[in-house]
Amino acid sequence: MTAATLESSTAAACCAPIAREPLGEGDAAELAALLKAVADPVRLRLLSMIGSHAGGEACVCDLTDAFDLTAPTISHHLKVLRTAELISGERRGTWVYYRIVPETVARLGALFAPLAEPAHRP
Amino acid sequence: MTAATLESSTAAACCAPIAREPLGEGDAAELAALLKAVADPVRLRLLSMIGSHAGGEACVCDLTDAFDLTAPTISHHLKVLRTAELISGERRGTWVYYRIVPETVARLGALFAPLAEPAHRP
DNA sequence: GAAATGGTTCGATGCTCGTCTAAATGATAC
DNA sequence: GTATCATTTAGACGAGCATCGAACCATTTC
Repeated sequence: MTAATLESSTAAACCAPIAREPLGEGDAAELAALLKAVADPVRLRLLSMIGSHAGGEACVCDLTDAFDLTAPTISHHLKVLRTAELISGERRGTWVYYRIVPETVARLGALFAPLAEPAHRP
Repeated sequence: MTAATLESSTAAACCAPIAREPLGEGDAAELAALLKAVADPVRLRLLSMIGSHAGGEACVCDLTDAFDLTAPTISHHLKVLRTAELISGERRGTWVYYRIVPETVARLGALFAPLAEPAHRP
């Protein structure tokens, strides 16, 4: 699935729009898990750093230096993001490089977009 | 500013505001607090119920009945959403009605939105 | 007023999560 | 093969959070 596919689906089928109809129990749990992965200052900054880094990928060594946290802690946060499929990591030689998964990030954006529209309901 | 904007995004394919530049420590903490308010299955369903309810507002009595939770718990979750300014409550007579605050929700949508509006960029 | 109904606040409890130190794994250089 | 740097895993501790029962405000009705 590409970013374009997701974009075209914001108004229609794919991802459950939060304002069209009440969220089911299962969908809510799944989305909450995804949101929980982003609902942390460190992980938010990590995501932003990786996404804004030149070339679209960032080395763990760069990320670790930017925080006042130990390497295991950063690794833990990266694992949470990876488990949520928000980022993907690849080892090339000594260092591991992380990259953003645009589809998952776009899914978050599409979640609240319908709600933001003023007067989407009569 | 619709499909053309997306087409213009290049190989990085990440045009979400969060990927424009690294998030500051203060902004990250503030956004994480906002996200944490939504990163819960119950609150997500509450938000969806309120947002999809006819007239744009929902009574607490309706919300409480939809869950297998006690009234204090629902009230707690509503308070979290209210503190985050995601919803606003108003008492009319016997019942309390909650309504969505579109500005705050829009902020969430804009964060990860694949179609970043030019006006929102700093 | 007094009673009844709708909502919120107050403590308490059990669980989850972020962080650390210590140890293990992976990869390169000598 | 051994030394060394980079990253992850394992285990443990403390803080925060979701949930509950009970007590507490607000509004209507008698």
